[in-house]
Amino acid sequence: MPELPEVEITRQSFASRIAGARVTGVRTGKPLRWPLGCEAGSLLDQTIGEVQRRGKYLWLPLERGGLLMHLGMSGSLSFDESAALPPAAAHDHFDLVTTRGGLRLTDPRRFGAVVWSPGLDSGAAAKLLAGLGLEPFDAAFTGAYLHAALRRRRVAVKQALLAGDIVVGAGNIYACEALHLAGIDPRTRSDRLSRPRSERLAQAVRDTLARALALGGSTLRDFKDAHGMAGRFQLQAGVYGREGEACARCGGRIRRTVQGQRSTYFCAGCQRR
DNA sequence: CATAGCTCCTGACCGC
DNA sequence: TGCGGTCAGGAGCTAT
Repeated sequence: MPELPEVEITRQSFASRIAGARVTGVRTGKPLRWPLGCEAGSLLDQTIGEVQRRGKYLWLPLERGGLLMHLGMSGSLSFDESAALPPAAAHDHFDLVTTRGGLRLTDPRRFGAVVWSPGLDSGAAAKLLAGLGLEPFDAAFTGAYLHAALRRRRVAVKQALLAGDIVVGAGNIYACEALHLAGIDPRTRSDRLSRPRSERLAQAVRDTLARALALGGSTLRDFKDAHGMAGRFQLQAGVYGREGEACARCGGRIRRTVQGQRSTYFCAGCQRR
């Protein structure tokens, strides 16, 4: 599932290659989560700027506005520098053909999106990005900040991480992994987390995401970057997908529970309330 | 306001 | 081999 590391790796894999290219063609497939929000033809002849990331969104600037893209749960972007993209397959739902190659969104489950917006800070993009929490690598994302934010809620700490309005980027896999790294039971009420444990959690979120980035992300079913490379993080996951196994750190039993209709994996031995 | 639940979609997997 | 049921989950939306 594309979380921050996968989205960032995707960005890095094509941003510099597409920058400066001019749009020469657009093809849309089946509907994605939201309509494109403009006539596809209006994108033609515009030059692409530097692709940016905010949370799990990518922003592809054009001369007039830009495209806000999200990979949903099963989406991936590929960038093909050859003259033409291969024929679109069943799950290829958006192509941007440019003078430097073709960018293609493939998304079997179609929870992803490509939305035109007049700017990153206006229109559709502003609306979608409003309420996003801090970037995990922002200097402002400190233990003190996290502690203060968690104190305002009573949900389980894992739910608070997943909500994305305190800190962005950690989805189900990395939220589980960060809590394991920090030694915190995911069911702990967020307003009961002490300041020192909040410090540890903030650090664990950063470390987990940084490590995943270094390992090329996680490839559970089908994530690949725009070069078609698979990630390796999942091979080193401490708890995710390891129900019944022994914890590599303490030897305790890894358990699975459900929070907010999602699987939570945690070690019953070294993750404390 | 905070929180819980619903919803979109389809491939993978499981038991029979 | 086929088939129905279940699960996976990002995150906006709605209801409470």
